Formats: sequence, structure tokens, C-alpha cells
Amino acid sequence: MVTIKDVAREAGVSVGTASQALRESPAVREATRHRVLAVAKRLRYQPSALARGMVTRRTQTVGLLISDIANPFFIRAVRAIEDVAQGNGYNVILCNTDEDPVKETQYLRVLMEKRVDGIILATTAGSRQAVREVRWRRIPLVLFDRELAGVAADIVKVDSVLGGRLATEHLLRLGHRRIAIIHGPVVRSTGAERLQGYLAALEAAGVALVPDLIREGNFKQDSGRELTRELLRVSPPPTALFCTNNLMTVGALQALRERGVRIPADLSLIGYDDMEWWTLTDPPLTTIGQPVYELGFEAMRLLLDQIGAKGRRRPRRVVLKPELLVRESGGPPPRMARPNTPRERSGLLRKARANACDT
Amino acid sequence: MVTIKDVAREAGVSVGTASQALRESPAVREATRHRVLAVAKRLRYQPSALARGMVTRRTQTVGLLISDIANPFFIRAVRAIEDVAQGNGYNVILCNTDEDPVKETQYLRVLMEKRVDGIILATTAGSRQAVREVRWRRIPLVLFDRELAGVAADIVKVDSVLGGRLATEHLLRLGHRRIAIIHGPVVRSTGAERLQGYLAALEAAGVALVPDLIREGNFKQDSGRELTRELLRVSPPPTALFCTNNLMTVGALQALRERGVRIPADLSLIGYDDMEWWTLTDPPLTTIGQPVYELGFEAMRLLLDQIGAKGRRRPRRVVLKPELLVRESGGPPPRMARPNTPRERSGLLRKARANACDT
DNA sequence: CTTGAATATTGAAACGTTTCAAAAACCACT
DNA sequence: AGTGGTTTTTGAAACGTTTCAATATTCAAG
Repeated sequence: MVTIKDVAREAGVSVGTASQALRESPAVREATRHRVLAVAKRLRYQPSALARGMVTRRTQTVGLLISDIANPFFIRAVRAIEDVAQGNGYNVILCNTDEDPVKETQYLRVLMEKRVDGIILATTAGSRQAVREVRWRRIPLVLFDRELAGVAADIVKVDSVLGGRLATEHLLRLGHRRIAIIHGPVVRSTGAERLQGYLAALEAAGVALVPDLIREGNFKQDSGRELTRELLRVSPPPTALFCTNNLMTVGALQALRERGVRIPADLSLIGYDDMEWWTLTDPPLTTIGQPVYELGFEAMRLLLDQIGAKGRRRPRRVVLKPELLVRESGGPPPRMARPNTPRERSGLLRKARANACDT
Repeated sequence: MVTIKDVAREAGVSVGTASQALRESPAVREATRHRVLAVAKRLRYQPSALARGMVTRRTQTVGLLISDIANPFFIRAVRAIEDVAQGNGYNVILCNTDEDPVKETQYLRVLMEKRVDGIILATTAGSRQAVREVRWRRIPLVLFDRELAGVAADIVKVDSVLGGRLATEHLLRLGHRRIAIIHGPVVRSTGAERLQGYLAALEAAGVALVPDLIREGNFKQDSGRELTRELLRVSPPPTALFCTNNLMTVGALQALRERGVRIPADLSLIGYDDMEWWTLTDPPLTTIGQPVYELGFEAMRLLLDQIGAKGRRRPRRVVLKPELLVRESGGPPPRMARPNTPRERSGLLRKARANACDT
């Protein structure tokens, strides 16, 4: 392996000078610089980022932890993050945590050992200790998409309470009263917030809650399918279903199709996250769209900002707005739908509110 | 930043011993090891992977270059690669080349500087020089999905000639004779091979080629949409369309929908790459499925194998098989379709064969 | 020529590990 | 107490850069 020493020797200068010359420092004479560069090229010299990193304490590398890159929601964000990183001379180490706090913790440790310049984290909310450690070491950190109570750090997210409300209000406007929801884990801020939006909308409309129509999934496809099957067995069945993330929506769609439920004739469906191909489904799906690319974009900008900052700044929050994308999976409730019987409000609302950090 | 020196001092041992103790070497006494570990923990010591990398010449990091992570085809593979990497103690640096040879070349340089232990590359075929350099430095390399003529390296790919043939034969069996194809860039081995399969199938069936029905796209969505529009203007129009990757298929679907073309009544469509949600489109799409996860899995296995190998091995090839997934977007041609007029065979077949490396 | 300032180059420390030959400590036997 | 053999520990080199005070060189002006 040819090192800067070899280059220096061959060019007849000291190592210090060679280093300066290679990094275009103005302190070396034009002629010298040329000589060094020529030698470097001839020898196919390639600096070691490891050695450089030791001295400069910069690695030009950032870590990105998300639950699953195979989730279309994250992909666009990852793409944005990589774009911005690349544009600013950074590389991205990609880590799939699979919603597993243990994996998340391990990854965080490895990233710290690799001395990454910063970390973007879509936390599972189960690794608070490890995240605190990151903060303790003053490693730039941006929380992505999800809050982490008790950790003061920059965060970029979408207002999920609003998302939940938009979806629910849309269904209410269409005349639905028996609106089912498959929400995500309430320990995840996104899960809690969307549920909160749903509850708030119903409350505002004076529609009583039906605990049977409120189901907690895990943001994965299977749970969408399974819970939809369960919901179809409720009597009387819901006239509308609000599915709070993309994967669970796919699952729901599968279950509905398998039962021959017509959308929106028999049941109105509203999903979450916009995907290009949801205009191609049968029927095209009404959903809550999130500005995913911007989300990633902002996250990386914030991280770069932290990396460049002198001291400690006070944490910043970027909260983007979701929007309702009306297509064809929502319609008026079927005629035979009967108003539901009022019941005791469940403890869910309180629980959701407790977990959803204010936006 | 607390270093191993601090730990050693605090534990009352030499740096060498501390190092041994931390890495569980059997050469240190149990008692000593305990002491060191305790101190390390108390001091929140965290080894520097940079320093270690310098000495051991290993970084436990690999580079992954693909054209676009937002392409669902790559995602599953990325996921597989990350899974295997993670299971073996490696991290993955993700690089989007956007089918741009310049970006590809830059990324390769950076990865080499970062001293990654290996590289997985879905090449744009425009960076031969840079790839040669990787080989020259004896950096483990696995080509992914695409051949690179003139570079002897491990490769993992799918037999795309077969894929092209399967699709075309399926359409022929359904009775189609005017079969259009939107193929990818023939400089990309995948582009060339699928076209080659198409041509071979037609030839075997004795169906004359119609140059007007053969269009070269760029594997991106826009080109699928645009070229489909063009194809619909050909007179007489094709009765079937073979779209050779996922994104172009989405584009085609959009164009067909916008023109109100009924599938498969007016035109049969066959796509490439299987996506979960293609069972949910209207109609469910017949496609050529590729074993994407395995593809990524094998790529990483091969890379690990190279990393672990002593000397230079002779390059290995892993060629997986695609399969035809019959759903509902293919049917018999509409009655009014007229047999096409035989014409001179274009030079395309020759060109495709030249670029497609043997499988 | 000198001189003083400006410019260019050098040399060594520092970054934080691992590795390994050499030294030290320990142990069981005479 | 001495011996020889094990087991532990030490200390220093090596990994490949950057950085910066110190030194050397160049240059313009007197």
C-alpha cells in the first residue's frame, strides 16, 4: 500500500509538505504542488480516510437508523438523506432496526465506535438509554419521524394528530358514523398521534366511540390483514376503515379483497402514506399523504447544521403537515348502516394523549 | 474522549494488557480482565474503530452501489444485503449512483479511501476504469445484477434472457403476434438480455420482427409512460406489451389508463419484477418475478467469502432463474388484430447479443 | 551586499489502537 | 534456595495522516 511517505520521498519533499500539497494548501509553491500531485498520480496514491479521521476527528460519515428500508415510507426519506449527504461530501451507513430496541442499541454503539459525525434515528422508543449516551457524547443527533420522550434533540416529523384528524373528518363528512381504525403501537409517537387525531375528530363531531372498532396493529402488513378480518366480523360491521400506515393498508386491502368487500360501495377505506401506485389500485386509494422526501431532506439539513455548529444549540423542531389526498376509495355509507349505540368512552384517548408529545 | 490509555492507567496495567483484556484474549488473568472491564465500563470507554482499523486493516464496513434505492427492485436486495452484513458484524455504506458513471466513479474512490472491506456494485457499465482500479487493489468485489464486460469478478445475477423469453412465449401462447417491447438500455446487460430473450422467442415462433414495436427506454418510469403513448399511436397498434422493468411498467400502466385502454381486453400487458402490490392493481399484473432477496443474499455471501479468502480465487458466477407469474393482465388478442407485414429484421438482435455476456 | 519581511519547507508530535518479542512473575520440583 | 517451565505483563513499534512551531529559503528594498 503506497502511503504519503512514499509520495513525499519520491517527490523529494517532507511528509508535511506532501500533505499540504495534496490538500491544495496555498502554503506550498505551485511547482512543488505539481510535482507532488504528479508523483501521487503515478504511484496511484490513495489517502487513508482512517488515518485522516484519527487526526481530524471527522469521518464524513453519518449513520441512519430506520426500522425497515423495505418500507416504502422510509425509502423516499432515505433517498433524500443520501442525496443531501452526498451533495455535502458525506456517506451514509444504513441500519435496519426492525423495530427492535436491542438491534437499535447495538447499532448505535457500533456507529459511535466508528466515530460517525452524526446520526439520524427513527427510534423504536425502546432504546432511551443508548440514545442518552449519544447525547452525552455530544454526537449530533436528529430524531426522525418519531418523538422520544425525555430526550432533548432535534426532530423532524409530520403532524400525525392532524393526519388522523384529516382522515377521520373526511369520513365523517361522507356521512360515516361507524368508523373503524387500525392504529399503530401507541408507544410509538406516530401511532399514538394518529389515534389521537381520530379520537379528537369523533369527539368534535359528537360521535360516540366504539371500542370494538379501535384496533392496535404493529405497523406491519400482517396485522393490517388480520385486524381487518376481525373488524369484518364485528356486528354491525363498520362502514369505513381508517388504516394508519402504508403496510397495514396493503394488508387491509388484501383482507377486503379476499372477503369480496366492494370499495367504497360496501366499505370506505382510507389509507396512510402516499405511494405512486396507489393511483393504480382498484379502486385508487384515498390516503393521507406525507411529505416524505422533505422529511428526509430536512433531517439531513438539520444534522449538517449541528455538525457545523460550534457549541451546543437548543434543539430544533421541524413539523411538516400531512395532506388529504381524495381519490376513489371513500364514498357514502351503504344505506343499511345503522347508527351505533353510544357506549362508555374507553381509556384509549387518555393513553394516546399521554404518549403523543405535543407538536 | 477516554482512550484505552486512560483505562489502562486507571486499572493499573499497561496499555497492551488493557487491549488484551478488552478483547477477551485468554492470555490475561481472569482477575485482571475483570478489573479492566470494570474500569472501562465506569469510564464509559468506547474503542475507536478508526484506530483499530489502521492496525488490523479491517473496517468491518462494506460499500453498496446501486442506481437508485427508491427502485423497489433494489430495495429488497439491499435489505437482504444489510441483513447478512449485520449478521456477520459488518456495516453497509449505501450509495445511489443514479445510473451516472461519474457518480459511480466518485463513490468507488471514496469507498476505497475509507478502506471498506469489500464492495457490491450494480454497475452503470460506464466506470470500467474505476472498477479495474478496485480489482487492482485487490479489494473484494461482487458485481450485482449486471455484467461488466472486461472485468473478471464475482457476479450474482438473474438470467434475463430467460426472463425475456418466458414473457414473450407467454404472450405468443395467448395468440399474440404484434407484441411490443419496451426494453432497457442495451449497454446494461439486463437491458440487452431481456431484449435478446424477446427476440429469440419471436424468432423461434417464426414471428417477424416489427422495428416500430421495439423501443428502448431508460428503466425509469417516464420512459415507460412516454414510449407506451408512442406505441399506442403505431398503426395497427400492438395487441400486447412487454415492459422490461418495474418502473417502466408503472409508467406504461399510467399511459394505458390515461388512454382508457382496457387490460387485457384491448391489450395484454406483462411486466417485470414482482411487487407485493401488483396483485392489487387493476387488473392484477402478470409479470416476470425475480428472486430479489436471494440475489442480495448471495451477493453478500459471496463478498464475505472473498473477504475471508486467503489468496485470489477464480471469479464465481451465481445465476438465478426468473419465473413467470401469471395473473390477469394477459389474455387473447382482440379479434380485429391483423397479422403484421413481414419486414427486414433490424440490427437490434445482433447488437443485443453483442452486449449480453453469456450466462 | 545586507536586511527584514514574506513565503516555503521541515520535523515531530499526536490521533488510539493492536501486536508481539522480551521481560517479569509465578509455580512446582529438586 | 535454585531450576526450569508456564503463565502474565510490559513496552515499543506500527498503522498513515494532519498540524504547527521552528527553520530555511526567497525576494524586494535599501
